[in-house]
Amino acid sequence: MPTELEKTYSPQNVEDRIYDFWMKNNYFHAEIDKSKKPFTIVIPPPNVTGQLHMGHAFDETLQDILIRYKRMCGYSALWLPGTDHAGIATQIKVEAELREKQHITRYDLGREAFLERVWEWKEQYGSRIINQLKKLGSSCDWDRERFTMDEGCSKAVREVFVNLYNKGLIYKGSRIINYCPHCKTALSDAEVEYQEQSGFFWHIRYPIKGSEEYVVVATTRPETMLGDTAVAVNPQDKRYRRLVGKTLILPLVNREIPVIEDDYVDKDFGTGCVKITPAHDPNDFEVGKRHNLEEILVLDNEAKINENGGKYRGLDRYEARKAIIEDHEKMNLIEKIEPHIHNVGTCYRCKTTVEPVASEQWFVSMKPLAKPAIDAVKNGSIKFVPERYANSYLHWMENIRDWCISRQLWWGHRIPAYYCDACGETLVSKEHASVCPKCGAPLRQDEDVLDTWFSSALWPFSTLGWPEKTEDLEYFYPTDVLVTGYDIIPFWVARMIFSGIEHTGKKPFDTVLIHGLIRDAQGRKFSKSLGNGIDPLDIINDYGADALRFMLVTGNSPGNDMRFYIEEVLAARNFANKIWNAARFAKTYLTINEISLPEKLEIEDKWILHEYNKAVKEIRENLDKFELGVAAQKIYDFVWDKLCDWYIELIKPRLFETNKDKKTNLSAQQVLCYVLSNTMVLLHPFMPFVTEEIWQSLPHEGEALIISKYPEFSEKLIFNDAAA
RNA sequence: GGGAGUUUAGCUCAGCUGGGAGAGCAUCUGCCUUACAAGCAGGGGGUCACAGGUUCGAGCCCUGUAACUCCCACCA
Repeated sequence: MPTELEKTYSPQNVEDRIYDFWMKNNYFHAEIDKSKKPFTIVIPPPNVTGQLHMGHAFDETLQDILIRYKRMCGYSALWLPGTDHAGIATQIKVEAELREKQHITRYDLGREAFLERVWEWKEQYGSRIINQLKKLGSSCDWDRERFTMDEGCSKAVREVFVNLYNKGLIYKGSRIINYCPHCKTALSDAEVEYQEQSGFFWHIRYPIKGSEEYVVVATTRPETMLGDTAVAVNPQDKRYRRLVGKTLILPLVNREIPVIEDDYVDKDFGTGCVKITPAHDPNDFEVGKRHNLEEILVLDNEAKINENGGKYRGLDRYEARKAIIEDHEKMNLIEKIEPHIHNVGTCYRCKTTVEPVASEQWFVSMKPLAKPAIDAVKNGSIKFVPERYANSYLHWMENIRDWCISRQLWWGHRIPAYYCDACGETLVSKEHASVCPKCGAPLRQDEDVLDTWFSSALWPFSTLGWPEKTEDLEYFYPTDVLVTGYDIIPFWVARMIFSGIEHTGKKPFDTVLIHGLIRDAQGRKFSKSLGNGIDPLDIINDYGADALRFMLVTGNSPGNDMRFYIEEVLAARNFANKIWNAARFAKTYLTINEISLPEKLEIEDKWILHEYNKAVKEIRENLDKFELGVAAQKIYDFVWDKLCDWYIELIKPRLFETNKDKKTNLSAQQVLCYVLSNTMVLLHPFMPFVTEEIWQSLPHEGEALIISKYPEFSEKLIFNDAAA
């Protein structure tokens, strides 16, 4: 500890040393202590191969403030850290590296060798994000760090899968799923983002068999007509009643398809005649089921036309679209072409337009699981902060459809289903199985892996040891607060809630604290393609973690987006320096070496103590209701305005008088030291580094600020003006 | 087609069981005063989107309007 404080605060000289000090003394570790109440936060696990971005920095800062606050309030506060294997994201990265460095695909390596490569990658980069979290000052219990694919979490995944399967809540079936041709896998509905795109509405003539007549259907995706197996009209539509039951000749492939009637058709939209492609459209799929229509798949796994597409085979879906239109034009089968704006689903990872495709996949049956998860929020057992996000949660849950959980990837939890090709048996098992229990033939495990979010959904309890009945689980679960952005309520929050209730019988957390997004100075999202990213680590290097943290949490209210302004970082940096200099000033005049209050207080002493107590009250109240931004503002005002601009200025004459009246000099020292030291405690959750450094350099009781007691609001220290 | 959010000082944002209109940055004036120029003292700047309503009193509650943003939704 330097005895002389520098004139300006240099976080570079302090932060790593202080963090090491905390680590060495194990202050982040949460013990099971029955005499204390537990307070638990599980971290939203960042992608194991990812890098810290501003969104993480914000999310982690909020959690660290809460956990430090609660730790200082005497809770056994556990902040459980970990990382996510991030199925698609990670696999894509490794595949990209293979392509660039060795010009090979994962298929060239084979499954086993490829997975080895991903594990190597994970070992290489997995610690990066963890170290970056530490730079921020995150007081996670690193002894408990977890990974979604570690042994325990994987065991929990298999347990859940098998349990749900046995309850009939996981099933395998053929449905229309969203298929990403770039990632080459199925996606869940939540993983599809809709974008408005301008396209065309092609009106195409389908000739009626044995007639010169034709019907006109309108479509936005002409390439799918290769898979048409009917044309449907509305039963109420008088225009087309005479056509029902007639046979059409599907141009291009000369397939004979019937005209059917179905209520699904809106007679006022398009031409009132709808081409039915059961294998490539969710509605058509349902119509097909009702009318026993054949499902003809026309795209392969790269979204190229397959063998069912006749002469178009091998063409990319858009090339095929173009060719098909041209061919129809040649045959004079285009009635008209209208510009059309429609919503197109895209992959949330790679933004490729997804293709609806009929496919055999695994699903979680959502309706029975959603019910209790809806109730838990409706009856207030789980609270959203701010409350309005409960609405989006409820809306999503109430309209939920079955969750497609299988992914055609290699990196992830392999589906614990085994097939016997000899007798057709399907076995779903927690343990690896190699022999068919029925016929003894060798078993073949399902090739697919589970959606990444399947394991994330179990995170609050799998990380505490579930399905074992561990002491950790008993003590720390349910967790208290979950802190995350509004953008992953459907992906993650909703799934944790129903999973927690279903598998542990308890809600996974009491409160969901939702925050907004950090945007750039123009209000745009940070994104790689815009190149507008700001690396939080650069900010930390230049201005200190405390400044970054304070900036992120100031002037922000729960659930709202905020813009990142470097000017605000500077303001926060200046604030750290302000406190630093207040301490530096105090040290210059301090002759005492312990903390105590004098018996006789001057009026300004009473005033500052009163203000301090007011600040404690207000800050605690705001922290308790998750208004961290307001709490930060309150402490800023107290420190800068009340303590520095007024109190310190007021007591200068007393401090400077060394001879005449030692008593007022001494009492000023005592009060200043008392207030300053206690202010560090108040401020510590927000700016942990600078406060710890200052606290230790002043007279103090105890070994470290991080574990000192957060001040309670105390009546006896109220000094009102009348009394003074 | 539904739902939500936002609209307060030049900029970014706080504020709200209804009674003082605020902060940071920017700007202007004067200060290198022995903690801090990353600072100090002081100043200017706002019909709190618009129109109605409730109230003794409204940025805050109610009704409507407008603009921007986001989420959800299978209309081919």
